[in-house]
Amino acid sequence: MKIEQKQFNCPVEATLSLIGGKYKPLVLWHLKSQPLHYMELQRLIPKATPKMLSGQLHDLEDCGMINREVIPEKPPKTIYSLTAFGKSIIPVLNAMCDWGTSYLDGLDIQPVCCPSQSKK
Amino acid sequence: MKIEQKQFNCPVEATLSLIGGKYKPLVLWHLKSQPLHYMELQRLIPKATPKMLSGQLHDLEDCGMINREVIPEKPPKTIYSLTAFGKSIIPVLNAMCDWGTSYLDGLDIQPVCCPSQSKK
DNA sequence: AAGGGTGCTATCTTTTTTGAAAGTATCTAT
DNA sequence: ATAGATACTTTCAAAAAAGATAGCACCCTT
Repeated sequence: MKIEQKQFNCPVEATLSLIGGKYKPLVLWHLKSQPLHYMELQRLIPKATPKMLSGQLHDLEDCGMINREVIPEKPPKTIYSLTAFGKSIIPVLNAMCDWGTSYLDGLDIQPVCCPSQSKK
Repeated sequence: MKIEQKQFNCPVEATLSLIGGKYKPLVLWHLKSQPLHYMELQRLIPKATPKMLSGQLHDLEDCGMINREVIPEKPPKTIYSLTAFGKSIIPVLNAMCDWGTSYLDGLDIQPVCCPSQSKK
């Protein structure tokens, strides 16, 4: 279903409908610092199956948050990067990261990756 | 599954695991300004079925974000309110709301409710 | 020519989430 | 006595999301 046809009771819901997918925040998070190839993302997010990862990448591309560019090398590679629109959501990711970090701190849980990446 | 047993690759995921439910941001959003009765929430969120709404309220109560208090009136009422922990997530909701608002503005979509509630 | 790397897609199954509809218990107003 | 309000729960069904597994097409190296 296209976003234009959805009804939102709250802008928060619109935000979640774009970045609420299981691995989407993680993909955006990794792309925040630099563009990455498909296999690099796959290695950074090993729990995502290829189907899941490519599905999430398609969704993010369809909603204009990431660019997908094929580089015709010997084995052709694909590079994913944030668009300007994708970059615009970084403050939201930072807010979620900050809150999540202090929450996990209180539980004595360390996230597997992303150590305090919200600092600029 | 309890949150303590989950593994997060990113604090953002921890945040989403608590507030990512379909109506949870909306519930928190409504409770941000004042405590509400069950039926008030039901009227504010008509798309949620009773099962869904009470499920989301249970989840939020279980994770310590909202208080549930039964008031023994003639027809007994229940009042829901944010805990201190629940209030701590308001900045995240505000960031999501701000981003969602400008995103929907660009699409010429007006959310059904919550007009610019992120301002204090 | 056989195996490995890249970047996926296709199928099928399972799990999770959501929804629709009805039921329940108590009290009050008509 | 009947109907309505409050605050849910229960049961069954449907839909959506996620996972497992396999396959493919291309090129390169050995």
